[in-house]
Amino acid sequence: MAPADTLSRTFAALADPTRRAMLARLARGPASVGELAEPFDMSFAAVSKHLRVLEGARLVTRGRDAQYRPAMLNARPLQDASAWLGDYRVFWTESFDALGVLLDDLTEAGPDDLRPDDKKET
Amino acid sequence: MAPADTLSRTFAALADPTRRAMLARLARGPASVGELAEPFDMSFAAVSKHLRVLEGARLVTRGRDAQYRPAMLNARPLQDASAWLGDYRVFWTESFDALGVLLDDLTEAGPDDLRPDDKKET
DNA sequence: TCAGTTCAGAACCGATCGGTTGAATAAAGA
DNA sequence: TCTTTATTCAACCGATCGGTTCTGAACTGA
Repeated sequence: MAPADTLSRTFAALADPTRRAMLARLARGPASVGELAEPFDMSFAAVSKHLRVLEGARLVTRGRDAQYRPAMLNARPLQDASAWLGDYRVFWTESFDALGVLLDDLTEAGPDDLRPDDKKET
Repeated sequence: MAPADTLSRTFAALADPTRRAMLARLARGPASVGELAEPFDMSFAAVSKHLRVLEGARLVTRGRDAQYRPAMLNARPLQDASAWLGDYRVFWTESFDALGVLLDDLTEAGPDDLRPDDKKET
């Protein structure tokens, strides 16, 4: 029912401010559902659902401590996401402006020029 | 209708393999919708919609060249996303294993121990 | 002017999402 | 055993998502 690839699930899990806040909380140490729910005007069940999304993305692992089911951060998927983004790092450093010039050229050129190969190195 | 914060929109836009593939294509230079659609078994309209999502996340900007509306990568939001992930970098380096030990402790401790402070430095 | 190409807009569809409520489960403690 | 606490499950809701098809607009070129 959720055949999405790992990276998609990671990004999808991060695409919600509530879940990001929960991760931020977990960065300070494990927490129970109640603790995680505390800052939010939201039912426990809703928090539990968010937690299950994070779990599905392997971003948190759960334990068991009496009635509590403490959640703990697992940053591995964040590393993978960061690595993916890293491939684009070059675009917000040197070549960024060069690429802008590229589009300017393009908007008054023909479609044959749509792929002008990388002239990044200048 | 889409009051989501910037980071959420960025991650949401990245949470789809089709859109990530489109960004990868755009990393090699601007492209028309037709060019972007070519690798996918999908209607132009669908690709156009994906493009609009990327546009909404400020990940691509559009130009105009005759009938063509070339799309071009804008990596700025990727930089912001990368910066957000960067805050967690520490969790997949030194302290990662220490944190694992932490949870082991926790699963047989009381909820009062749920926040055991960082013992990252071995 | 007319036809062809490229693209976007609108309406629609089933599936998923983020939330609710209310009942069920699991463990602790009296 | 019975109650309390912590959490999940199940059903439901409206909104959004990813895709379709059909229609129309923008632009080129004969």
